[in-house]
Amino acid sequence: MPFRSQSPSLSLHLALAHACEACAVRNQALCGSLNHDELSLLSKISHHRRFDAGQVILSDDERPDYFANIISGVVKLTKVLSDGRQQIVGLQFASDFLGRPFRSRSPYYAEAATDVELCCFGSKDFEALLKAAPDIEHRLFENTLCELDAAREWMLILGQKSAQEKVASFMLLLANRALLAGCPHHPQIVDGSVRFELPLTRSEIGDFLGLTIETVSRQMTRLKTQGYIKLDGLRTVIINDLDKMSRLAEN
Amino acid sequence: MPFRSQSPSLSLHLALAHACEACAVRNQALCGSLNHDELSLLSKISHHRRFDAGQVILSDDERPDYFANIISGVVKLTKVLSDGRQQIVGLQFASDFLGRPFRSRSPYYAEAATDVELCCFGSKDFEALLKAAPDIEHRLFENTLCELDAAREWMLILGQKSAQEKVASFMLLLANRALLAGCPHHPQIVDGSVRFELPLTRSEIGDFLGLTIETVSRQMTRLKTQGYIKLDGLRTVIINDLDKMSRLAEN
DNA sequence: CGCACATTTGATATATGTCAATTTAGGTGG
DNA sequence: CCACCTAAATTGACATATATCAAATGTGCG
Repeated sequence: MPFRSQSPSLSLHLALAHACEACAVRNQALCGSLNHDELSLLSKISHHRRFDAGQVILSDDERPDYFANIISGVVKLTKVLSDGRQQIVGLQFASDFLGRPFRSRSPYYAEAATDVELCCFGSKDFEALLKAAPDIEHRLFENTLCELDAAREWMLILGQKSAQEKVASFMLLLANRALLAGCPHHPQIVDGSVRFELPLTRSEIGDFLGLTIETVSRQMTRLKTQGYIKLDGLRTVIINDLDKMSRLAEN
Repeated sequence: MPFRSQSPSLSLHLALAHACEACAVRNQALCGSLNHDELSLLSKISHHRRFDAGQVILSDDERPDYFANIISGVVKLTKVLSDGRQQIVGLQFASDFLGRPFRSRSPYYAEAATDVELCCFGSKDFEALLKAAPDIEHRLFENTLCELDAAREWMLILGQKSAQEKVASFMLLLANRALLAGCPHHPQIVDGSVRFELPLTRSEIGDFLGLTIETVSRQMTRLKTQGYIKLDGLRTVIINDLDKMSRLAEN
């Protein structure tokens, strides 16, 4: 059982009646549709938690006792076969929702890919909240529909694309995330080039794309050689030309 | 633009105030949570449609003007790449819901895999219904969560499993469907063996599994040779031992 | 019964996996 | 601040599962 440190700001958080109102991800997250009173309620039932990279947040064999919004960091959802093969079936970023409502066991693992900060709600409180604020359930529903679209998009990538196209598609996924997350007033596209961090190791990228670590590595050097990307250290990627990259990925 | 024949029972259907109450798939479908009055409302806004195998039901480039429940038949959801590669991202059966709420364009094609009968609702009527009957939205939400689970399960299969495991997994998927659809009072498992129809051609199975038609065919003869299945004609499969098959598929 | 199409089977090519050895990155302690 | 140390990533040689191309067979419909 991993140790789960409380956020240092927890007491402050509870002291402020409406701390949720100041939350960094509020306008994108579930609670974005709530009014002042509802936020007050939410502040009371939520608390922050931190997880270090690599820690398991939800296990597929235990009944989860909380739901959460991601405040910062990246969470990977994984499924494993009995012989150890594993597939990343979703990547969740800041403001995304975590947990499987209406089911006693999670159908997958959730694991911190980077250091992660969560805003957690106890299962019971959260279910009560869903009833009290139908807006939230609706928002969660729209959310889920988008995740379903994303999962199906990924099925296309897993089933039909070549290794190079897969890696290119993955880079574009992260580039889009970085652009969405970035402040719109500070353009991050300069001459069609974007810079971002890889939240996953090569091995994890392989687990996401249905490839081995070696194939991922080879495709990355190929993308570099062919002038599609530049690397700055192991984790920082610059896509030189988004359009060219998109064409390569068959998007 | 394919011709869409109206169900011959349409006029009868509308004449009966509560035809939905007698619907064959009602207790499993969306409308299962509705009361007498709500069903009456539903009967008024729904109508049946038939599609022959191969016809496109929803296109990813046009705004869909209706949602539907499947009364009978199998519908495949597909995504295509510009060069023609295509991936089946979902299979929908009797009682399943069809359509993508809250989005003006469908992110995929829906195509009749077999002859199909639908119970359709105009978009506007349906959206109004969602507001009038929150139960329906909730039910649709639970539905969507299950589809998301299924999509992620399929990502595991696409990304990690061998060709043989993929084909075996597909057979098990259909076997489970057949068992669920069948009357529980007439056991369809005899000595652990199940019989069912393939709703897809070999080529479509390939599009589902991320394999070529030849590989699908070879794996099927291999399953036959190894005693996992028997074939009766091209479309009827008998799984000899469900447990053994499950172990092969790594389920 | 014969035709058209789907499926199977065969021979070969190739992308990706596997196994093994190096290299590199980046954190740690002196 | 530098040198070491470990884990991660890269590179290389080779193996193999699946794709590709081509031909033969089978199925079910008219």
